[in-house]
Amino acid sequence: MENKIRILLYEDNRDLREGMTFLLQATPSLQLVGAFPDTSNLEMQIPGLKPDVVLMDIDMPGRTGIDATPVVKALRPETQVLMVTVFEDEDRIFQAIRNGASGYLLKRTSPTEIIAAIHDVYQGGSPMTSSIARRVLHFFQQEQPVAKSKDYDLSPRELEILKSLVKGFSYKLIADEHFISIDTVRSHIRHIYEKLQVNSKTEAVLKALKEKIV
Amino acid sequence: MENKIRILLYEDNRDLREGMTFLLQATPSLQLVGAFPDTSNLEMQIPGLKPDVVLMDIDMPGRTGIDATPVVKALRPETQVLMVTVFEDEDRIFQAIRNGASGYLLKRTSPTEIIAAIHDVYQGGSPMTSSIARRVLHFFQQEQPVAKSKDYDLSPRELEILKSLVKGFSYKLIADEHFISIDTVRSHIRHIYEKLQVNSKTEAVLKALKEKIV
DNA sequence: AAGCCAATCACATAAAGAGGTGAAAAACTC
DNA sequence: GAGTTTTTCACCTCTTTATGTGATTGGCTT
Repeated sequence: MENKIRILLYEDNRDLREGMTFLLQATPSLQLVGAFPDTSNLEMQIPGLKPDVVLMDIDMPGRTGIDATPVVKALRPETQVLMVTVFEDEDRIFQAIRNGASGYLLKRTSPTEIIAAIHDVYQGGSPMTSSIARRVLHFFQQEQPVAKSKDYDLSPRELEILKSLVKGFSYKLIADEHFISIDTVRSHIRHIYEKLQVNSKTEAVLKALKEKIV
Repeated sequence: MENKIRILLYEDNRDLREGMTFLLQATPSLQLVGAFPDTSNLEMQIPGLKPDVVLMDIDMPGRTGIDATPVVKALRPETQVLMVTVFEDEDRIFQAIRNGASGYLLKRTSPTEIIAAIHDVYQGGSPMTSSIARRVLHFFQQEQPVAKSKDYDLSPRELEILKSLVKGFSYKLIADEHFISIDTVRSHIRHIYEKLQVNSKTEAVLKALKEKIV
């Protein structure tokens, strides 16, 4: 392997940072290009050091790893961010992922596994422990059982009009959009209201959104 | 270990089913309680066989593994469903997870890993390959970068009024709700419209929802 | 063929909402 | 303590929406 994976490390705990530094430097396939206790110079370091993989702690003084992650992805989208942290709560996991992290390891992960995870994330995987994965899946499953949204029996045309309502259009705009008269729009909307059991535009829009009719 | 993990297998391909059957029976910590080529008798088998873990193929004649999964979870929520399949597309992965699957393995996974995954899922983990995990993360990341929602600088009172708008209330109702006159409501709403740069109730509500201002 | 429903349009009235202008008391800021 | 913002209210005008009633056309069903 001629090209080493370029690693950048952010970790505020000195012992951990030095331990990781040692581990990474001892691995021939990796090249540690920097190790810092905070992300205050992130905007310089990412473009300058061009890391392939950033190991990011979450709890750091100043900007947290959660907040730093989207900045990394904005500065250099091809850089993979691997969270390495002690936090196992769904909230932080979720935020990190939403912000662009590609993997999530716990600090108690063994050195061997950390090295493996780095290769993994570099090759397009998303390493995470199966307990983290379970928490991630949890998010999807939390969302309402999706049940089949009640069928309000809207006609195709009515559905189109409803979609336009949800775009925030006025009657006039909807009429123009569909090349029909305002009175026709009114007529459709009357029927929609009856079927949805509402009596204002806002209620119809809210119901359409909440029940995913559109 | 006195209690073996009870396994139920659904797999339409005969060779694969028999191969898996052999593998599972050869593992002392597991007890195979059934192996079927389709899910037509799912409603009888789940309550009858009380599996701890169901290995579920996706592509089966009749009801697919995707459709069978929520039925399993409904019949016996404590049963863990592990998808074992050849499909790696985000759509199927997503559907399986939404329907309650707790893990997702590819058929090319080694026997050792499959056995490990069964124990893993039984103990509350969510085994999946890191490439599957990457696809799962992808869903989260597709959603808008969340950035910090723009600050429209609404005053506390304006925010309350906006919340009422989002409940679908009329001016009159909002006035009653907050013990203020309709004219005051109008006044607040005018300011809200200015700040949000909209000019109708529906637009305000949509913007509030979309940008998570409320 | 008769009947039903979807889609179109019209006219009319009443209620709700949008926009202009002004203003006063209270709270907050500098 | 002077100036700004927030919250409250009023009145007036115009537009948009909501609702009633009715009617025509074309497609689908029985």
